[in-house]
Order: sequence, then structure tokens, then C-alpha cells
Amino acid sequence: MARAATTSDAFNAVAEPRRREILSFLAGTERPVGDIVTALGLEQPSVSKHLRVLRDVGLVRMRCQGRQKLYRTNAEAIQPMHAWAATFEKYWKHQLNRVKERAEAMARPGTTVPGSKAMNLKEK
Amino acid sequence: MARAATTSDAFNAVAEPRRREILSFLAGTERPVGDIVTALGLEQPSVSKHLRVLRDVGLVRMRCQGRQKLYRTNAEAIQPMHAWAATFEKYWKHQLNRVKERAEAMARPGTTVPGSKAMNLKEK
DNA sequence: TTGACATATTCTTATATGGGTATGTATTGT
DNA sequence: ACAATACATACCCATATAAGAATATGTCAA
Repeated sequence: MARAATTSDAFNAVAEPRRREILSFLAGTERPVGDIVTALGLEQPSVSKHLRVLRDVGLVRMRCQGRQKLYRTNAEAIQPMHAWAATFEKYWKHQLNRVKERAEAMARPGTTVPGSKAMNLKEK
Repeated sequence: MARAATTSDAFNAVAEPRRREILSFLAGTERPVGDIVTALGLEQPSVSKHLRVLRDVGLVRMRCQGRQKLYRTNAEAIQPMHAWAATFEKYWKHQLNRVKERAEAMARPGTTVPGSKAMNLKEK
């Protein structure tokens, strides 16, 4: 089996750096395709294809205005990714606290730092 | 050019659902490969390969203990994704507020709801 | 050393991708 | 009607998978 389609979900769609750039560029505004082309310096067909993927997973919305199409990001579609990543927030905060505590202990001579030297670090 | 390597960054590594499952399973703990295999019901070589990718991008750490290798997630490597997604937080909150405000206006008869009917909605 | 157990690596293969180029389609201006 | 503009799509191609099977590496135990 090959890799999952880029259109299978937001995670796959956003894996491509250019698509993240497009989303960031469109954040909070609405722009025609041409603006994206000049802003990101990509070929127009390339931008259209990326927009197609983003549209398929609901990360952008499109509206026709005369001969141009206005795109904007649908921020709500990004929320699940944010939520998933937030699941790990407490752990990286733990890690940062450990680093911080150790640094403070280092500055307090005569104190044994847990996890240093030959201590058996089992991480809780 | 083909799709970026899964090992190119956290975004690409995490695009694969199984790898997200592995990270979630390992969140906050440390487990040998065998545990992941039985927990997720995957083939052992498959798990090893996914772990290789996760390790290459720093999403998991490994430690040898006898004949087994203990893996744990390195939550800090997920933080950039969280930060990127957080960039859009204000926008999806805006959207939710708009929905909420409109709902409240509906419950308040005699009030014109912006964006409804023939109003020219330019979304600011 | 031999065997059992725990992981990792190396094939193979079907499939999807992203860039580039060319072309199609709808809309506007003259 | 015709030309120009703004996008979208079609096609080609080099490349990167991910799963499965087979095999290799490494460690412990008798």
C-alpha cells in the first residue's frame, strides 16, 4: 500500500509546506488565486492544485467573483490538529519543568540532582 | 518532484494515522516495541518502521533495556505543530462567535441579522 | 554453542505525489 | 465576435512511500 492520499485528512494536506504557506497567507483574509501566485512565487497551476487539495479536506473555502475565485481559510478545519497536539502539551511542559528545576538545582551547590550521574532514571 | 519524505519533519511524520496512534499510545509512558504491536494490532516490522520514522524526526526517544528497546514520545517535538495550529485559533473563535451571535439574534425577534438575506456579506 | 526471544532491515510492489508544460473554460473588455 | 484575463485540468515523469514476506542482528539463558 502506498502513502495515504493528501486529501484523506487535514494532517496529510498540511504536511506539504507550500500548503501551510497558503493557509497562513490566507489567514483572516480572502484573496484571488493570482495573489497567492505572486505572494508565494509558485506557478499558477501548482497553486491551483494545492488549493484543490485544501478545498477537498475543507481547509479553504472558495467564492466566485467575476472571473476570479476568492479563497479564504476555514480555520475550524485546523482545530482538530490543534486539539490533537494539545493532548501532549502537559508532557512537554513537564519536560521543560524538569530542565528548569535541574538548572535551578545546579545553581544551588551541594544539592544532588535527580537523574544525574548513576541514578536510575525511570521517569516516574 | 514527489511528496516530501516522511522523515523531513514532524508534519510529514505525523500525517500517517498509525504513527499518530503510536505517539498517543506512548504518551507519558515508556513501552517496548512488543507492547505497541499488541496494542495497535500491527505487524512487528511495520511498527519498527514507523518507529524509525518517528525517531528520525525526534518524535520518539529510545532506550535499550536488555533485549528490548523502550520507546517514549518526545513531546517537545510536537510543540511546533501545536504552535502553528494555534496561529489560526483566533479565526476559528471568530467564526464560532459569529455563529453564536447570529443564534442569539435569531432568538431576539425584530432584529436584522447581518449577513442574512440580501446583505452584501464581505466578511470584513 | 545452541536456541529462543525482541527488533531491525532489506527486498518487492502498487500507488500517489508535485513540478512543469500545455490546454481547456468561463468571464470581461473592445 | 474576438482578444485578453483568471483559473482549472490533463498529462508526463522522477520519486517516495507503506504493507508484506523474508531475513538479519542482538541479547539472554541453559
